[in-house]
Amino acid sequence: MLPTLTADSIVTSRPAIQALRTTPSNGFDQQRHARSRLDRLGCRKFQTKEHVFCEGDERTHVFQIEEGVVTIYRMLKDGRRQIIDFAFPGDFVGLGATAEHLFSAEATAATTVRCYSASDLEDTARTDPALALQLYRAVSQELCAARALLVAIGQRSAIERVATFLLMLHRRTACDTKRSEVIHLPMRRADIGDFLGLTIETVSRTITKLRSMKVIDVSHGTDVRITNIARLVEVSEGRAAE
Amino acid sequence: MLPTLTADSIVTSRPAIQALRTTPSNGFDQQRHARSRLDRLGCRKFQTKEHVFCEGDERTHVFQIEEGVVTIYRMLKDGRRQIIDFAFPGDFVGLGATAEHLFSAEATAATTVRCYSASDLEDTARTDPALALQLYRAVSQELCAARALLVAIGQRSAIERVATFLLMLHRRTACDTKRSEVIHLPMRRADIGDFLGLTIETVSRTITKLRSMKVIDVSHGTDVRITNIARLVEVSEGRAAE
DNA sequence: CGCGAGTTTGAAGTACTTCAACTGGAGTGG
DNA sequence: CCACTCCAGTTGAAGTACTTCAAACTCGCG
Repeated sequence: MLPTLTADSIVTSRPAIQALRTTPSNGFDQQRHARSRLDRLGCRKFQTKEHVFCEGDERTHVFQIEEGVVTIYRMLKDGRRQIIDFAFPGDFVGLGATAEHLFSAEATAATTVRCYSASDLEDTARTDPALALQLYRAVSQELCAARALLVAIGQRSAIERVATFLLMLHRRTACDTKRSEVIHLPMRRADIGDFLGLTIETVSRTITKLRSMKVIDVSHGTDVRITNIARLVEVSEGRAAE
Repeated sequence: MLPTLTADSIVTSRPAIQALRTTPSNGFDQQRHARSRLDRLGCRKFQTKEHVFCEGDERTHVFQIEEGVVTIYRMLKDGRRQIIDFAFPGDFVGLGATAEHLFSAEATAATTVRCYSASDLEDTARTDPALALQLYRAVSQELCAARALLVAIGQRSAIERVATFLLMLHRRTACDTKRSEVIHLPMRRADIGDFLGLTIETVSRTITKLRSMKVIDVSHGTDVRITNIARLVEVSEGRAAE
C-alpha cells in the first residue's frame, strides 16, 4: 500500500486552480462580460532564464502556466536568492493584492503562459463572486504551499528537506503521468538549493546519500526513480534509521 | 530620516484586513443577507496557551483578533514546532479553502477573538463579490507575510533574522502606539525561536549581541527599545560591519 | 577534440545546536 | 520575612550539520 502524503508535503495539490483551468476559455465572457478582454490576451512563450516579470514591476498581468516551469523568487542585495515556489502547468503566477510584483518570476525551461490582464481580472471579480472565490482559493493554495515549505526549511534537516522535495514533485507530476515512481527534475541543483535553503553541494551530497541508501535511482542527474517510497516518506519525516 | 521598510520585512502591513475591520459590524447583513448569522457569533476569550483551534479540526469558524496575540504553528511528530505567523489585533485566523485546519492556533497572551461561521462566510461570499475580494486580499497578505518569512529563514543568518523580526514587530505596533522606538515582545524566546527557525539559546545570544552592538536596549527581557534603527536595518540586510 | 556549464566529491572552516550550569524574578508557603 | 520552587532567560563549552573553498568529473556541443 502506498503511503499517502498529508499536509506535510511541501506543495499541495491545487484543486482550485484546476477548477479554473477546466473552465472553458469563454466561460467568463458568456457569464456576464461579453466584452471582457480576459481571454483575448492569448499566450506568451519564454525561453529558459527569461523573466516573466521582476520584483518591483507593475502588476499589469496575471499568468497561468500552460507548459514548462517557472520559478518564483526573491533576490537579496548581496546575491542570495530564495525560491519561493515552482509553478507548474495549471498554476497561477502573479496573483496578489499589491500594485507591484513582490517577487520575480523566471522560466527554468521553455515555457508557455496564458496571459490575463490584472485589471480586467480584478474588474470582473468585482462583480463576479465565483471568480473572486476562485482567486481566493488559488491564493489559499499558494499560502498553504508557502507555509509547508516554511516548516520544511525552518525545522527539517537537509536530507529531510530533499526527501520532502522529491515527494512534492512526485505528487504533483504523478497526476500528469501514470508512471508515478519516475520523476523528472526540470530545474538545476542551484534552484533546488535556493528553494530548500541549502547550497548546491549539500543538495548534491544529499541526493548521493539517498542513492546510497537505495531509496532513489538517478539517471542523467535529472531523472529520479523512487525505489522505496515508504522509506523516502520515513526519511522526510525524520524517522529513518540512517 | 527614518529608513523605510520594504517588502523585505517579514510581516507586511495588512490594509485589506483593516478595511474589513473598519466595516461596520452590520455591513454584510444590510447589504444582502439580513438573516445572516455572520455577526451574531460574538466574541470568545482565550487564556494564555489555550488553543483557538488545532491542526485537523474541522474548519467551522474563522476568527479575527480583537485583543492579544495568537501563534499559528505546525507541530511535527517528534516535537519540533514551526510557528508560521503571529496574528495581532485586526488579523484573521483560520481562513483557507480546506475543510480542516492545516495548522494550530494558540493564544500566547490573554486574547479576545471575534468569531465568524466559516460556512456563513463562504455562503455570503458566494453572492457578495466585495466580501469574496476582501477574503482574497486578506489571504494575499498572509501569503506575502509567509513568503517574506521564507526568505528570512532560508537565506538569512541568525542575527539578520532577529533584526528582521524586531523590525517587523516595530512596524506592526508602530501603527498602534506613537512611541515607535519601543516595542513589546508578547511572546517567549521559545516562540521567537520556533518562528525564526532558531533555538532559544541562539535567539538569546543574538539579542545579547544586538545589545552589545548598541542597536537595542532591553528591559525585563520583553521590552525592546531600538536605539539605532538605521543600524538595525543594516544588520537585517546583512550589511553590518559587525 | 577541447571547451564550458553543471555536477560531484573532498577537506577545512564555521555558524548554529546541544548539553549543562547558572541567574533572576514571581508565586507559595512556612 | 525569608526559604522554596518554578519557569524563563542567559551564558559557557563541546559537538555537528552545513557551508566554503577547491579540484575533479561528466556530458553536450562547436
